[in-house]
Amino acid sequence: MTQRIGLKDIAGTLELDVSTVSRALRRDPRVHPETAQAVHATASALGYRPNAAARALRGGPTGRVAVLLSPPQHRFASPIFLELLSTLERHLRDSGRTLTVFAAQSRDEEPGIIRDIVQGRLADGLVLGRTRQNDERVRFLIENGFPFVTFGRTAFDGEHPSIEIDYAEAGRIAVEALLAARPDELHILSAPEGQRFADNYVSGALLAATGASPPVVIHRIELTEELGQVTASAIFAAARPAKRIALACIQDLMAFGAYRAAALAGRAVGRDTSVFGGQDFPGSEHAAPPLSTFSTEDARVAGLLTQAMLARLDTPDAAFMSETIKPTAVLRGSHLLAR
Amino acid sequence: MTQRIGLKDIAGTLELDVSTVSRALRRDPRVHPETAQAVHATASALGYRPNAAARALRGGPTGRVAVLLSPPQHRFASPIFLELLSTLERHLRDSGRTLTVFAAQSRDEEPGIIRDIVQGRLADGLVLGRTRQNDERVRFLIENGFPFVTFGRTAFDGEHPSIEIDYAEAGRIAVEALLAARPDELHILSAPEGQRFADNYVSGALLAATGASPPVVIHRIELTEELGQVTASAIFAAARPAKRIALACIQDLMAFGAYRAAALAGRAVGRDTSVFGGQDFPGSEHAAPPLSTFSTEDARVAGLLTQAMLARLDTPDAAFMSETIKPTAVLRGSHLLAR
DNA sequence: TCGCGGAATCCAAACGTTTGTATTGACGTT
DNA sequence: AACGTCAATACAAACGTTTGGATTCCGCGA
Repeated sequence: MTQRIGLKDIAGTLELDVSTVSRALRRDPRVHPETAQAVHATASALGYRPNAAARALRGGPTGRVAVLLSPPQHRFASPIFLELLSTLERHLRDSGRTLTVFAAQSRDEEPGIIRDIVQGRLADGLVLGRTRQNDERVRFLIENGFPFVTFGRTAFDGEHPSIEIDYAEAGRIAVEALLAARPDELHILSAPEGQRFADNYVSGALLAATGASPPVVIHRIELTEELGQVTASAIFAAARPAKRIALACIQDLMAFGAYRAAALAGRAVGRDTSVFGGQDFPGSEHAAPPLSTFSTEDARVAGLLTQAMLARLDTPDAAFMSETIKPTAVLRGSHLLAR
Repeated sequence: MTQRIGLKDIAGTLELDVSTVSRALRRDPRVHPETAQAVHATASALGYRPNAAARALRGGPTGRVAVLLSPPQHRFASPIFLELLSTLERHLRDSGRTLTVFAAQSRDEEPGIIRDIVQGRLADGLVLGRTRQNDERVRFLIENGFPFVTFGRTAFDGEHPSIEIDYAEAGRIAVEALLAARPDELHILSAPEGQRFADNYVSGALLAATGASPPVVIHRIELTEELGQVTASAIFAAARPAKRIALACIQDLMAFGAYRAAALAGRAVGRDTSVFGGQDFPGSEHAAPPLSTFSTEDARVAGLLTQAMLARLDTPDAAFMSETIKPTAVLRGSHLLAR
């Protein structure tokens, strides 16, 4: 069993005091360059790794960065999250830090978890998704001066770094594509109200639908295949069979549900029903018909979030990073209707 | 700024010593039942949360459990991993612990990361995926007496808990379904050699293919859509167009690649080409034709892994948990050939 | 009346860092 | 030669918890 090396061991071999060693390692100008040099040498020779617990206790950084997974992000495998976790972890490890994951099971749980993280010093920083316009979580973090980065903007923009996918643009892309086929009804299936990305999707979609458009209906549902199916079924049941129905789904999973509902209702996507998805899941290209969707460059988004978090931690005085990524249309055919 | 509550605060209001409070909270029989009662009351009234750093420093457990994501698990969103992370996190939090994620970027990185975890006391336990028969990582962990659970058995079975998906059964399911349509060639697309699940898949597939069978070819490739496509393209190019080709893919992503290759090669899945996938990705049901695959009850697997890890940590003397989950066939049509 | 056992509680040290302050010693100034 | 300055380092306290051992106080038996 290899013994753990501490400051004491370095100090022992060099006949110095731990405090000197500590300062040397943190590049305190008060230690003689030569001494510092020696300390660094023996530290790496002995394989010294700072004790995170002791640091945290003392009030220093914990060397940990937290990611809070919001429900139902964890119920399905949205392609971006493992990408984010992986990218973030790699860079954290490069800077001697560690990645901690928290997964709220419901929205109610989140404030408690965040309080624990902040007050319990469970991490030095936090990556927060699913923002709301007036996000209490964000307010709390700002009030407590806790470093964090959001995935999605908030009303507190300018007071924290954020990376956002332009969901208004996504809504526009979907609706424009769908309207080109001249449907009789347009339905927008978005996530529950209050969530920034979902609200933006709706407003972008509505904006694109203004003017000489068919009637538009907004549906706010959780992001699951199941609910996509249920909702689409209700839509189909309420319409005359001859009606040409267009569905703008904020996410491919929902669109898959709509596919299933269409099959059950004797409808056919591409003929009397058109569907637009979102996020470009792995199977969407091969769906029947191939699912039109938008794509969001997961790797780039993950990279930006990571960069924003590290910048926030390493150079606290720097300006807050803030980027918006535009989704790109992936037109595959499911947005079309037979003439 | 809410102040953090510590033992001191409880001790203060009750006019007790912190040590008594500490013992009371840990249900030490030495404290008077009445006192203990009062301590618990004020503790929850004040919202006391133990300081993990202090505990860890004291030499106790770190309160952290690590998950090591092996490449390329993180390059695509295999549905099971977020499920695992989420389930694990919930139970860890219930027991006052925290989840730490490590993501190796390549297999070479793994031993170093594991060494850090073990020797740096970065966690109390580890969940390890992608086992090999004679896994050096597992050997190292056993030698160092570090608690861990594997996803997939090893040659050291009996010396550590493990949860396994029966990939031999999965291979059997795929090949049996494919052979029923009497293809002229059978190809097995599995992950690189050495990985337990991939080897099991191949052996199960081969076993099911013994006897009056068409020629069988094994392909060992990484689990990506890209490589599935490349491999399938090569297979198609090498065969006469009239040949009826069956592809057993260990995972749906690969199968998607095969779909694409078939389209490019002027073949049609369900006519002259049959495909079987694995893991039942969200879009597979809606593929054209619907992808036959096997399904693995992600939630149950995640639950068992979690349970095994917690058992290992909380009751170190208990027998090691060891479970095998059988995949179930999901026959949707892509495994068929036109007569 | 004294001492003893035991229950309940308190005291103090320890974990590995960080950091404010004290100490040392060399050097330059007067 | 005495003194102040400054660089370099040492000392010690603190973070919140756990735990071995000391202390207090009670009732009881001798």
